[in-house]
Amino acid sequence: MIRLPRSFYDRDTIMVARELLGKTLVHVSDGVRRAGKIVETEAYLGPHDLAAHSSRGLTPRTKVMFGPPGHAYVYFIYGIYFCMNVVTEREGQAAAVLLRALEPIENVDGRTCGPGLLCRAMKIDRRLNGHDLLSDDFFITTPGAAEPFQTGKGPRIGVDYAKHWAKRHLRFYIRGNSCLSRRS
DNA sequence: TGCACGATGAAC
DNA sequence: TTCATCGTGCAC
Repeated sequence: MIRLPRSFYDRDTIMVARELLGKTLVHVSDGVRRAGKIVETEAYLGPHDLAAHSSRGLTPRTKVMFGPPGHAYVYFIYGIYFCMNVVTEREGQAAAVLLRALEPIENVDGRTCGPGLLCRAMKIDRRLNGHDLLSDDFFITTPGAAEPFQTGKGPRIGVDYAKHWAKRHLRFYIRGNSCLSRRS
């Protein structure tokens, strides 16, 4: 199975967010291989993007976002959930793509619609923060037989505090997919 | 050292 | 609309 190369992530974040749609996220843990099709993403463009965690600057929490592309930025939110991002662009550019929803493919138990549920079902937690996505146990790949689809876009979810950045269409999804966020 | 709140999800 | 639940970041 061919993993996406580093160069895929080392590009414009919006482009990466759009092209991650339809790709397959794979995580192997405890000898179990889990996989899901990415159907919804959000782009967080960097420190100037007021909705991005990196807009607070380089902190212990956001360190991974400032690092090299192709790594996972996993953070804990609301005392309950984890959310997973893919770090994009060259080192020093603190940008990332949030994975918001998957479609189950293999060994996924529980729902995968929403960033918190997605991580729970894929067994993704803080141990995977900073993990290289070109490793053997955690990576993204292009499916063999990909069905064609149309993409849609809209404002990001839950970032109303980000002033004009909240209005920008930086959320992308596979149009018509049953697994999309309620709010909008 | 303390405290307000969040890139959520589920219940009411 | 409210609440669970706790780490993070910033005020003091």
